[in-house]
Amino acid sequence: MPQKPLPKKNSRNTSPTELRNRLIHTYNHIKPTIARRLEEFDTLWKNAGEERLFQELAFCLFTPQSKAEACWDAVQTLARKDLLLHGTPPEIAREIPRVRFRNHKAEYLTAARETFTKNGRMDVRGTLAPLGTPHQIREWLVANIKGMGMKEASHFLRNIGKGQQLAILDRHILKNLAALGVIHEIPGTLTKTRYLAIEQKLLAFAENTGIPPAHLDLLLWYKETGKVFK
DNA sequence: CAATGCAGGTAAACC
DNA sequence: TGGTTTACCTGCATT
Repeated sequence: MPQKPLPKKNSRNTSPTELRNRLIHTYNHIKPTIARRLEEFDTLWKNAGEERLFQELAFCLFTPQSKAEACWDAVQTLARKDLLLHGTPPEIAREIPRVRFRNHKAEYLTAARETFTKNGRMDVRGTLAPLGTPHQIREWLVANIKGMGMKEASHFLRNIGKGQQLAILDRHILKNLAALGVIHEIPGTLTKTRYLAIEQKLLAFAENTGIPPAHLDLLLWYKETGKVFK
């Protein structure tokens, strides 16, 4: 009789409490790495040049349904060829072969570039800073940057050091939140109303585990991929 | 090697 | 009118 393989460690019958304990345990040893990564994000808003900030925006526009590493490589390629700030949509699309929906995304990118250009120069800080709190900036991004929904706007803000109290709700995070009992089920469609409601639950979970929201995101991604990336 | 499933979502059209 | 459905489009792992 062939033996059935033993259930893997994070199978669906592991209790939320047990998963939570394991998560906290993992956090204990990965925390310094996460903290260092988040400090790099914070440094961007304080010190980075405008094109560097815009790179993060481009990255977040590319990410949906695509691999993060491939998207970051794509952004670097565009920057190197000076297409990030000056390329046309077809020129951009040609250079980012591993980015899904690249024709649309190339259009989104050039439109965003226009929106952030003031007096002929890129001005991400000058555009975002007067908008208020990160929550208010996020509202503005969702309303004004085509291609940015709640998830990617939050992701962008986190990556430039302004996402301390924002949740980045993608399918992996939602899956983990469900397994941890933070939410009862993964919503079929993530409307803005639901996004904000789940974000509140994530913030409460962060509060009572002592894992800051921004740490929690990188921690869950580390759990999924074994890496601390973006 | 061909078929299949699924990717760190969002905009636009539709009720 | 806030929620639901569909198009966008392709790399890559699995079978």
